Amino acid sequence: MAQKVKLSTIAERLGLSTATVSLALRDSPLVAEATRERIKEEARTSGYIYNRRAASLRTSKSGIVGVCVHDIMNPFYGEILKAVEDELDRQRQTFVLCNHYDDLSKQRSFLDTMLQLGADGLIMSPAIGTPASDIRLAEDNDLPVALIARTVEGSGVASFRGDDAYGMSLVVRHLIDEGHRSIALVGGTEQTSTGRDRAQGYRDALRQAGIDFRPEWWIQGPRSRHSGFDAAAEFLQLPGRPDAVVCFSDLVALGLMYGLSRAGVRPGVDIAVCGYDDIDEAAIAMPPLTTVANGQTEVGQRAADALLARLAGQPAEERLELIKPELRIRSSSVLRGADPSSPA
Amino acid sequence: MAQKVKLSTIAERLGLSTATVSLALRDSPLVAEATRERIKEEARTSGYIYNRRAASLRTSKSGIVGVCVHDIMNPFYGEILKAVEDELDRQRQTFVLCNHYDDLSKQRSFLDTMLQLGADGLIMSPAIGTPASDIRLAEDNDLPVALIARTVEGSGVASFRGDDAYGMSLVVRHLIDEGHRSIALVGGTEQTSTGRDRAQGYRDALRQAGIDFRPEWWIQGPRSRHSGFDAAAEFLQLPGRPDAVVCFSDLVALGLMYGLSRAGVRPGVDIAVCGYDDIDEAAIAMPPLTTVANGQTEVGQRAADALLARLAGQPAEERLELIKPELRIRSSSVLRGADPSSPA
DNA sequence: CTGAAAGCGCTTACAG
DNA sequence: CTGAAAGCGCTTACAG
Repeated sequence: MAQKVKLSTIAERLGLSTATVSLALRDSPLVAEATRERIKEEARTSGYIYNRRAASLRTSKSGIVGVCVHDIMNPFYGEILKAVEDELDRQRQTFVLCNHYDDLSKQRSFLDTMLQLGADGLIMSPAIGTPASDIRLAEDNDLPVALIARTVEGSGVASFRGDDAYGMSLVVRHLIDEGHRSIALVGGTEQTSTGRDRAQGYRDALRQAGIDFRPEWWIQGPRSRHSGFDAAAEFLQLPGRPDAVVCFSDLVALGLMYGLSRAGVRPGVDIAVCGYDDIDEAAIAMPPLTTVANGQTEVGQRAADALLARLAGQPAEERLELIKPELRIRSSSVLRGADPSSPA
Repeated sequence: MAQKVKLSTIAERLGLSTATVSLALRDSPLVAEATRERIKEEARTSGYIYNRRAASLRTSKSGIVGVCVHDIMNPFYGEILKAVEDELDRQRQTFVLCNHYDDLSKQRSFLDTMLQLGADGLIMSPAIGTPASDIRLAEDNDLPVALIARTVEGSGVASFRGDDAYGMSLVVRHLIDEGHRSIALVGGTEQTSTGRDRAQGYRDALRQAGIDFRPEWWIQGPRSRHSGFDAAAEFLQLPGRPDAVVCFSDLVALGLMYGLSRAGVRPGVDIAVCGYDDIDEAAIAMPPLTTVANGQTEVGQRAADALLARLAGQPAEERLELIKPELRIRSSSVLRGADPSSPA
């Protein structure tokens, strides 16, 4: 590679000062049109590369937004991130992604990295057990945070997520309306706000229908397709086997349906199955999966907008924005004696 | 937020120079043990945050590696990235992710960002139509590149991917061994090296078995679960409908199986279906999917290792490393008259 | 409309 | 083992 071209190289070649060149490249009206053109032309032909680190050191704006979630491979987060990405792109912010896999130290080290790089903001779905102090550390160091999907009490920042308790109560009520009285819950955990809220909605709906909650009918843990698949065996051995099951997420439901089919139990025929999230795959699954649309896109957009507002100077405020979920009834929950492969 | 603590703050408080503090924090043996301890203690209690931009401006090392692929949501890339992430984590490199969605300008703008941030290296699965000059631009500006999954001729850098032509010929031969003579190919495109190579393997295997390649039996395009689902309708109307189908990827195959089931055609019973990639889901799918393990983890590891070697000073070299794929036979391709829901 | 100069927060020879 | 000083490549008042 040839000699590196910097602002001063251009300035020298054109007989100008670096100040003028700097202003021109950022389209300042302070610089005469003709001068600006000469400068831009020179920058283009010389292969000049703007050094953002230097600029950022001076301005303490980096143009970087960090995004940290449990696992990007999970379509639930994927759909949120797509929305976040679109919003941030529009503001020409670079976004840096990280999976924490619910490992606090991994999340913490990402947080440190963002602090060290002088990121402008952070969007995160906090790992299980995230202390409010971690979030305040960021805020105290001029790194505004917006939370998605999960909440951390005492963090002092805004959170955006679906109304999980309400959404889950919708599905369970739907199953009750379909005539089911013995309904299991597969997946989730007490350790996340999402898990707690969804379980709460499940309990609420049962209670309202005068059905007792049976703790052994909540198979805790599964949160992925694979663990949903594995849970099928456990489910099939449940005492007084339930004739309906609602899952913590679509991924768990899809895995569970694979597992049940493998064991010869046909979802949508022998047993009613519901998911949660309404990921893209739910509608085309076999059978098409009844689920709850949880507004991932809206969550992503609102979180990104809120963060951008913070970057623009809006003060921090602890609040929770719940996006209203919607029930999507498909054939997995509406039992027929018919051939499961017939059109829905 | 209180006064910002920097190196000089610590130096002042302790009556030392910034040079000593800087060395101590990076564990230089030049600094006396006792001094080093005092310095680290002060850094800890004062909430000092290391400014990587400043350091990077001085050293021109950023500790950042950029990773750019078509779409992280695709489990195929997910598995590669997981391996890359593990390798880079070990070297304490921060990695910055980007989806290009095969949009050249999006990829180019990411490349510019990496250049501006002074990234240390780049791992990419180039977007369709990526000119070799884009990659040389990076290389010419001290940004070493390693390519995964796809190749760009004339780029002058190393590429890592599965041996797609060979792998595809394995599955097709397997179908032929199972007695099939009319085998369709669903998905992929001539525009990527992956698409071309997999189609080539399909053609090769047919030819070797003395079967004519019928262009109308290659349904080009689909590369996602959803488009695989949509392709089912098209497939079912193919002239002289084939009794076996091999797909560009597992995702396409899984979507196609949903679509076929929806239409009452049972994969693994009425028709043989194969995928490619052996993603995690393939083994638990219903029916379990015959596919080709394409060594995603190995691709990711080798690419990351090669990049790290480049960072350590190894010169660039245009070469292609092909990872040997392996056939994984499951029940989707072995037809039985039996109930498809019986154990595999 | 343009320029001279200071400074962002580090690291790195170079001295001692 | 520790310090004084220069410099990485920008931007930003401040002058003119």
